[in-house]
Amino acid sequence: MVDDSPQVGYLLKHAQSLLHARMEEALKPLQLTVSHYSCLYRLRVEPGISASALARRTFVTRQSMNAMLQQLIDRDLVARPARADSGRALPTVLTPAGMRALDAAQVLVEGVEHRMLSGLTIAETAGLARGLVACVSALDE
Amino acid sequence: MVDDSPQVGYLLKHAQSLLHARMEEALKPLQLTVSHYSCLYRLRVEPGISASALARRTFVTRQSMNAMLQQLIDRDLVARPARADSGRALPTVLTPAGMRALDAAQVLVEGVEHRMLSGLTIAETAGLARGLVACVSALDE
DNA sequence: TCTCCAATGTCAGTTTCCTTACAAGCATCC
DNA sequence: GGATGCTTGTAAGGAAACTGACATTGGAGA
Repeated sequence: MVDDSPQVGYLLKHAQSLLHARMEEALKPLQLTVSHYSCLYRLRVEPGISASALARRTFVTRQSMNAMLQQLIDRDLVARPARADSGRALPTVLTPAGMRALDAAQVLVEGVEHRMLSGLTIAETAGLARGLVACVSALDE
Repeated sequence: MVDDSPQVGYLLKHAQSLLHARMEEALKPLQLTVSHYSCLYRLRVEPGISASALARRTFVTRQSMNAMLQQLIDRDLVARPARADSGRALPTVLTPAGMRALDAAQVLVEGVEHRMLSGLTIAETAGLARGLVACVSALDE
């Protein structure tokens, strides 16, 4: 009774690995990595978020996120005040150039996602999403 | 119409990230990483496989795989001949100690997978697997 | 009020993985 | 037979991530 469910974990890894690779290829013309895109995307959903919170949403450490933010700041895609008005968190936001870059990136990424889901019906896609949510909830403790 | 399907990619990443973290925690007592486990697991499925092929199955480069194999060889969990009988590929196999370590690891990993799928019915789990297979096929070009 | 605690930003060091590159072996095609 | 191409193994260098540690800041509780 060794081979039971371990396939789902492997499938998860396989799908995620391929998705990441395809996104990386798609974003290459924009000089953006998948991590960069995730960062920009999240900054539009939650403008003014702290780097630490942004790191949690993107599944990296705050150290890695700060290094990545520094790159994006150098490229004028993201802005962050030098000092906080209150507390220690520095609210981070997209610059106009960052919004434009994100818009361009989003088109490419949605193309990849659409391709990934092209073999599934609307109902099956919804079922896949629900299944993944259930996995996340169960593992999130 | 910006927010459409990008959630599935994010969910995929979220689930995979949590699964990886939980597996890492579970395997820590055995002094094994998830990469180590994937390697051992695959070696039991395909004994005598080459390091390059093993790398492809595990979604890393062959350089990374060779580095990891060296660790496992040093710990006597894996064995590989110094020279190939034919061709250049060196057939890699599990040692008895490697099989025992894999057996112990498998119990822990299956516990994590079971937990991940605990909120889903048998039918829903099968549907999730089918959905992931469709994603892999569509992205595999 | 004072103390403790959690969260944030940051620095330093290490690990892991990838990219680039090259040599070796086998198969295929001319 | 000889050239070409594909796969494999290996080495060197760099990029990106993590872990551990510390100071700062605001809030919670005694």
